[in-house]
Amino acid sequence: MINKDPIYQQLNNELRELLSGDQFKVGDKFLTERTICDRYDVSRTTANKALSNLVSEGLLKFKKGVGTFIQEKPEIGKLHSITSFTENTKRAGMDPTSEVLRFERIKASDVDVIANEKLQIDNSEDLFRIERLRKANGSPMILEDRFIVAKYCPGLFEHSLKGSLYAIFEETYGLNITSTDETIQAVILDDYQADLLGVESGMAGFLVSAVGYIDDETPLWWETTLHKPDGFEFRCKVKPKQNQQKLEGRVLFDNPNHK
Amino acid sequence: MINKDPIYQQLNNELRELLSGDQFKVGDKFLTERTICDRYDVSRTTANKALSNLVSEGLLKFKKGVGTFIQEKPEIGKLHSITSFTENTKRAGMDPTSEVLRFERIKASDVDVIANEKLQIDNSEDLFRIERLRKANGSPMILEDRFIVAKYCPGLFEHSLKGSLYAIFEETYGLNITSTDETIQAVILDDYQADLLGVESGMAGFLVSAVGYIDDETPLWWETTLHKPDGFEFRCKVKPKQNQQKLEGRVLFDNPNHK
DNA sequence: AATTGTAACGTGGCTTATCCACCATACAGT
DNA sequence: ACTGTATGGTGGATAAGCCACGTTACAATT
Repeated sequence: MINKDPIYQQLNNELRELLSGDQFKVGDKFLTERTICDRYDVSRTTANKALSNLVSEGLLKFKKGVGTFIQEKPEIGKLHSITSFTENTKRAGMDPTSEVLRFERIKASDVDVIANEKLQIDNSEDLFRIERLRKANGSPMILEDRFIVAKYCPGLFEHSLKGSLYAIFEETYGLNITSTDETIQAVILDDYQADLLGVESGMAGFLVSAVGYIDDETPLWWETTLHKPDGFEFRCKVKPKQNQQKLEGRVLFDNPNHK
Repeated sequence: MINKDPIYQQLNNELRELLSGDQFKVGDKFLTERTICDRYDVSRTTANKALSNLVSEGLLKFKKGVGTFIQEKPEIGKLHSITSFTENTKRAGMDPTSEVLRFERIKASDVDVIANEKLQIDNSEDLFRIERLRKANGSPMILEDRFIVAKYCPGLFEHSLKGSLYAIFEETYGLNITSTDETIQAVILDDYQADLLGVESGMAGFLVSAVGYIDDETPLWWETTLHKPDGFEFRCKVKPKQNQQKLEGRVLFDNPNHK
């Protein structure tokens, strides 16, 4: 199938993917305009245009007479503001595991009205419900609960859910995940939650609720993730003059900062 | 003084400012390449390059044969992920006020070591400390505490602090504010905080700590803002394929969502 | 008067060519 | 070993030309 996007936008995407791979790291010199001309068979003007787009996104920095340098690695495919639990835990030298507390097919009429609102469905729809407790070295860190519109992925029960749920959506069902919309709240854990996360009742943790969309506006899933108190924080860097924000939520393992 | 940035980057900035003003709204048709050529005396290639940068930032959308349309208004000058309390409160039809609890000049040796770490100063430095309680219609919503490195704005005591502190930094002292770096935590309010915010002890609220920088890497201020429980939330929209995130923290006045 | 078709114009897309200024490197001369 | 200069590689900017797409205006037909 012929891609109808302009060539420079296709080039943008290819360059972002190249950037996000293992071949380059921050500080490295990236491809030059002329190298891109040769490799992708485009004009210098088109190559420069694509590169300058990545410069304005804050990923690259032009140095005239020297080259193009990597300022920041893009995180293509990163669906949430929260860094992947699995990769973050491994990076901390710990073993990430998941305990599936619940995996069932239910009717929309059986769940909270808020889930149906978020998913824009009526009571007759079927949903999958998946509840998991995420652990690092056996210690509970995150309690997550997810409702997925069953009609978009009918055979989901046949999957083990060991790997990435999103990879299953995209690769097995061909779903085009386009965005997520998260709400972040500070809440007090109730007894059930505190018990599962192995903390005392009454502590404060982050509750992140999110809708995931396919094809721009169609809700596919609704999830809530509750983080262990003192086990999580958000960092946000804002550059007002470049209209740039970068938010990162990450699990904390040794509680370096106490208030 | 001559601006040494490339012409297309200066043009980027001017177009972002034009976009963020009152002249255009989302959905409107923006300037064409050829209009920009005429108005700013640049080549078509340079005009197209600048526009395509704003397209890749998600602000504009090109439609070949039709024109260039506004997809999103930039928020230039917005220093934090949090929407301005003053404008948010007014937008909700309420009256925003501030009670200054403390405004004093102190030695760095007299404050928590963490403030000195964040500000990268030693104990002999002078700081201004400003503590305020922000209210909507008289009801406390935010408790904020700020330390400012005195040497960059020596006469700060002479200002009323009724207006924007950041406007004073930039207009009166000529400081070049370049970024902020925030940490967001979920905390339990202590008795002092709960009392000031008019809630019971033991409730969960957001604690946002931030360093503000001038000239890229020099810390100017360190602040902590504690939000009234149930009186605040963050929303974040993520588009993984375009490497885009949009975070907005906002004060809630009528607690529409309860967990 | 309504409909249809076509030409013209305005829009962004892309290429080629040229020349520029900046920076790093290599080499020659001292 | 140091300095100066030439060269090559880098991004910056412009001009010109042509393309495809979409809209609009106008003429022809019914």
